[in-house]
Amino acid sequence: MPELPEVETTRRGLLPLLGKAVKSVTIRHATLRWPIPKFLPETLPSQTLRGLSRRAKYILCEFDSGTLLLHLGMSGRIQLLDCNYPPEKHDHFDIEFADNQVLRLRDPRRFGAVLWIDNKENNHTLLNSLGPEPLEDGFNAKYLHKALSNKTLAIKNAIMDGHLVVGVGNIYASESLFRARIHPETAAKQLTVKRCEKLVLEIKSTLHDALAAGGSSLRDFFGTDGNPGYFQQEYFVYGRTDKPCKVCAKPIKCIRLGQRSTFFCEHCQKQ
DNA sequence: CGAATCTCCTGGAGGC
DNA sequence: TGCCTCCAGGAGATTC
Repeated sequence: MPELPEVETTRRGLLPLLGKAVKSVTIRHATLRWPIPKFLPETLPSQTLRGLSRRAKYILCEFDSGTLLLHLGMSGRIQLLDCNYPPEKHDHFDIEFADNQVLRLRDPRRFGAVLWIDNKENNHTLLNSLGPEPLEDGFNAKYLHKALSNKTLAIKNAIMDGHLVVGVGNIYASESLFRARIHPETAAKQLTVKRCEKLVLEIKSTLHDALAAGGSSLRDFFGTDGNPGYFQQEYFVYGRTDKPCKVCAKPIKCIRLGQRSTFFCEHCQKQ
């Protein structure tokens, strides 16, 4: 389940492709979250990859005439392989480069996306209304407190809303709230500036830690051995229902919040 | 407008 | 061993 650190790790793994020209594009299964544009196999060959950036969980591949947007959904994964490496069942999309390396997208559940933004458009509706990046300075206590001031929903749902802040998925939402000692059902508007400060800090450090762990598993992530190489981060609460809290040893609780499993410690986290 | 719910999809786990 | 049911989850679309 790629969250922001996995997406950023994926982006970094693609950097060796910078400056290379596309030889061919193969679409095997076009129906992801949205259809993969049919014209890509026509228009992308001979274009050079000029830039690789990230916004939220989108990877932006800048080519000569536009930008390819990649999203991994929840089961998506990108590998760099030799073009002779045979595609498997859920390998839906390939970009083969002039040096015979292929960027291959695998996505069993097909929640991911491959989209195209023409140079003539200077934005994309998907990117227009996104909140600040969690690791950048724009995401701070003052911003968060103001953004939450009129929200009655649970804080956990609030921080998972990409309009408020991007890149905080279900795992890191529970983890960050535990680290900040905030009960996930706390009404968003009730958080004091002080608690917003703590939450911002813990969201940043949780993501930062995961990113640091991701750097070391880069080779696995892009390996050809089928090992997804996701982080083997030790979680405080995520997936630890009934197991002892690592701080107070009382059992971790699991509830449904916004249709999502939510893990927390009743004793350590207060409303 | 905010908030809650629905939806896409497949693999894996658990029950019988 | 096989079939059924349930669950996981990002985030836009839909409904209230």
